[in-house]
This record gives sequence, C-alpha cells and structure tokens, in this order.
Amino acid sequence: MPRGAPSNNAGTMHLIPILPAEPASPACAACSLRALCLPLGLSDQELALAGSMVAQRQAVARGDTLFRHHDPFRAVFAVRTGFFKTRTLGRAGQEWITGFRMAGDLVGLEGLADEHHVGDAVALEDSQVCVIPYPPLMALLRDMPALQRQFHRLLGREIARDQTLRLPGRLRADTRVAAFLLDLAERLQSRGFSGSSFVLRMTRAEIGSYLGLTLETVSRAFSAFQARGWIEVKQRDVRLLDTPALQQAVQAEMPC
Amino acid sequence: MPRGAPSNNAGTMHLIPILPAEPASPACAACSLRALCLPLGLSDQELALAGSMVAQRQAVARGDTLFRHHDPFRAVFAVRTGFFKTRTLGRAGQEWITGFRMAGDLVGLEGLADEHHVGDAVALEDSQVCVIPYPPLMALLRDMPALQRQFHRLLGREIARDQTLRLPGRLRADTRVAAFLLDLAERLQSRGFSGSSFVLRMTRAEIGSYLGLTLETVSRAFSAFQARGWIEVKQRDVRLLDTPALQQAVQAEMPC
DNA sequence: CGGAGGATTGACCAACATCAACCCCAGTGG
DNA sequence: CCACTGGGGTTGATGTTGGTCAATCCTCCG
Repeated sequence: MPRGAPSNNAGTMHLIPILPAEPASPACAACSLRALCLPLGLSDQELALAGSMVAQRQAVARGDTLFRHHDPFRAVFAVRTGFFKTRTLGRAGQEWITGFRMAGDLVGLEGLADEHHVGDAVALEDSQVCVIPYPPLMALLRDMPALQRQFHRLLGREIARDQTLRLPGRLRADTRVAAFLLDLAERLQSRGFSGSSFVLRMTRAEIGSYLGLTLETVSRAFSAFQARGWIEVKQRDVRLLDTPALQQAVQAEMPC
Repeated sequence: MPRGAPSNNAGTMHLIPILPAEPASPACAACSLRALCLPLGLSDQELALAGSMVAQRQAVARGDTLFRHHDPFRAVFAVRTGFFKTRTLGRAGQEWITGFRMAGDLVGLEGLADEHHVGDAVALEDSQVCVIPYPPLMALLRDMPALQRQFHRLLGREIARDQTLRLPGRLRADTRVAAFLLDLAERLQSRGFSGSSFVLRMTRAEIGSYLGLTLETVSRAFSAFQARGWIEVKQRDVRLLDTPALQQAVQAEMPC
C-alpha cells in the first residue's frame, strides 16, 4: 500500500487503471455526491438523463495525470473519489501548483477557453472520475435549464473563488497557511469527512508552491501553530484544535 | 474634462448618467466590439436576436460603481467604452483590487455563483456598458448553440486566466510589474489601441494592490525599467521602448 | 496662487528565501 | 531482524527583497 494511504475517502483501492466505457452503473441518481456536483437541483427524470451523459468512469492511479497541458479539451471531469492537484510546469521543470481538487469538484473547466487544457491534473492518490464529454453536456444544458443553471453556478464559483483566492498573495506567510488549512477543512467537511482531523494528501513543497511560499516556511508555520496549541501536526496527519483562533488570525488580515 | 482624460477610447465624454431602457440602437450587429464580445461567431440573424437581449446601455461616470459587493446578481455587463476596476473592500476600508476590465470584457460573471455579486466594480473613467440581464441570456443560450459556446469560452478564459495570473504571486516584484505592463499592452492592442504607447487609467497604488505590492515598489520598478531604457514613463503616460526585453525578463521566471 | 492627490526617491528594517544540517519514517534487501 | 537508503520534514543561521516611514516633487484644478 503506498505511503500515506490511510485514506479519508473510502473505496480507492484495487482499482483497474481504466474502466472503459462502463455505463456508469450507479449513475448520478445513485451518487452520494449529487448534492455537490452538476446534478444538484435536477428532478428524478432529469437525473436519469444526466447519468446517461456520463460516458464512463475512469480510474487514475496515484501519480498519473488526468490530462496534460495543451491536451485537446474533450470533456470535463467530476472527481468521484480521491484527490488531484492542478499545476503548470515551468521551463526549468519547476512545478507551479494552481489548485487542489477533491470529491465533487469539477476539473478541466479551464479547457472551455480555447479547446485545449491549461496545465496538468495529477492524482495525489488513487482516484476515480466521471468523464463528462463536452458536446453531450452542451446538448443537455440546452434541454435542462436546471442543469444549465447549476453549471453556471459552478463556473461562477471558480471565478469568484479565484478572485478571493488571489488575496492570499498579499497575506503574511502564516496567515496564508492558516487560510489554506481552514479552506481544506471546510471543503472536507462539506463532503462528509471530518473537518477537524484529516490527512494531507500533498507535500509541504506542494502546499508552498500553491501558496507562493517555500516548503520551509510552510513547515515553520505548522510548527508555530502547534506551539500555540492551535493545531497538532505529525507528518501528514493534521488535527485542528482551535479553529476559532485560526479563523481570527485570518480575519484580522483578510477583507470580508 | 476630468483629470487624465485624454483617452485611448473614443466617445467617452458628454455622457448622460443613465440611458434608461434605450433599446440599444446600434445593437450588437453594429458594434465594433462584436468580435471580442459575446456575439462572436453568430450569424446575422442570430446577431439581431442577441442585440434584442441587451436591454439597455448604461453610462457609468468616473468613480461610480457598476455594482457593489452583495448586490443581487441580475445581469452581466459588457464594457463598451471606458475602464473598470473590480475590488473587494476590507473591514479596515482597505481596497483589494482583483482586476481591471476594458472594452469587450464581461464584468460581473462572479455573480453566477450564488445570485449575488462578489466585490465592487468601479469605473476608472467615464464608461458605457451593455446590460445583459441573466434570464434572457439563459434563454438565448438555449436557442443559440454558437452563443452558448462563446459564453463558455469567455467563462473558461476567466478561469484559465486566474489560474495563470495566480502565478505573479510568486514572481519577483519588478517581474510582476513587467508582466502587468505586457498584459495591459496586449489587451489594448487586441482592441485596436496602441500596444506600445498608452495612458494608465489607474494609480500606482491600484496597480500595487492588484499585484500584491506597495505603490513605492511599483514606482521603483517603473523607474528601474526606464533607467534600463525599456520603457518611458511620465506620470500616467507609458511608452514601451523594448518589449522583447520586458518579455524576456518575464519569461526567465515564468512557466510556459 | 495655493492646495491636494499622486508620484518619486532615500534610509531603514522585518519577513521570508536560501543554504545547510539533521531527523523521521517507510520500504528494501541482506 | 537489522542496516541501509531515500524522500520528506524540521530547525537553525544568514542574506536579500520588498515593506515601512518620511521628505520632496509634480501636476492638475479650484
């Protein structure tokens, strides 16, 4: 079992690398993530139709890429289980992390812009995604206003998110780390996992790259929070002991 | 004539504050921006329909807001003439600039997320926008696949843009400023203005806020570029003398 | 002509990056 | 079972970048 495998998410092991054209047996209607994902707000009848749009499930092993920079954009992906990072590779090979995606998130929306993906999506643990081919999606959006509305909602969320997440760029280092932990905790919680005790799926270097910090600075921030009794960290296991204190530290610097 | 008025954009003066329900006389079909804006790729017939969707034009005077944080989301706006900044206000009243918008850009897309706008949009010069109410837009997207495609394209561009523009957060100060100038120049050029000689519509403080720098650092970067003969700056007038040098300075640090 | 907001420049200092040593832990092979 | 290896994490010492504070200038506008 790979390092760091004790998973927040159930059912990520024993995956066949690709499940080709499996007709999405437990379709959207039976998916526990439907309240977070595209089908939110659909009627039962619409749910069945939406399920038919999901051409296949795909398993992505830890370390494999879901798509690479400049791949043709054919589909968006909904994460079912697992965890992804999205990144851009520099000419010198350095990695610029642009985001982390978990169950219920859509990945690959940047490809809407010009028929090509922007950056890579890499699985940080064995994962499973629903493949939603773009042309059928477009057609279905036309027929189902509720689906169209929800799709727009998710797109708007990405845009609004990036607009508020630009802000961390101007925060002090440990404030950024605190904001990162709180964001992660909240997203895990909204997906039914514990929001106070979880396993980091990414390295310190990846967190740093995402936040625009070095791995040492991230490590120091963790240590500082632990010294203050706000969190408990041991390698990748994190326990939030004083969420309000973290929130307050962030609020003090953040707008709204 | 207001300060800094010699404008890149024609036709920004003598504006009536609001042009209520003016039926968009020179509709999309006659608009010089249609190749940049929503109607890109529509047939003549579709263009006429699209024009009918634009309920009204609205004039926004320099300093006025187009929408404010948490205003109900009713419409997206297409900038016809002028220049906007989008921002978030902090509790202490400090301003966090999230972007600058010019002719042909859509503003207010973040509102798609949850029926409310996120942040304010403020005109940096006398401007004019097309008001595109959301319900009619949704309906038209349903009937016109080309419009739907283009709408998605613009949304995807926002998402991809934020993903690459997160990067400046990790660049050195003058590299960020160089990237900012180049981005501005390119956008102006693609809209038919000069890409090598233009007037900054925003203050050093606003640039700094956008880039996560102080106004002093922005000013120093400008001075340094000028000393190297790369640009010529005098107050808000900028002339790019050695674009390749600027590009190279950015490339050296940037990925892709 | 005076005032005010914006821009420039300099001196100083704090925060974070860099460099480096060391530790921890899992996996591997003898 | 233990020693070894290597990737990841922690911690400390030092240096650089860019923020802070402050003085001065420029330009527009009343």
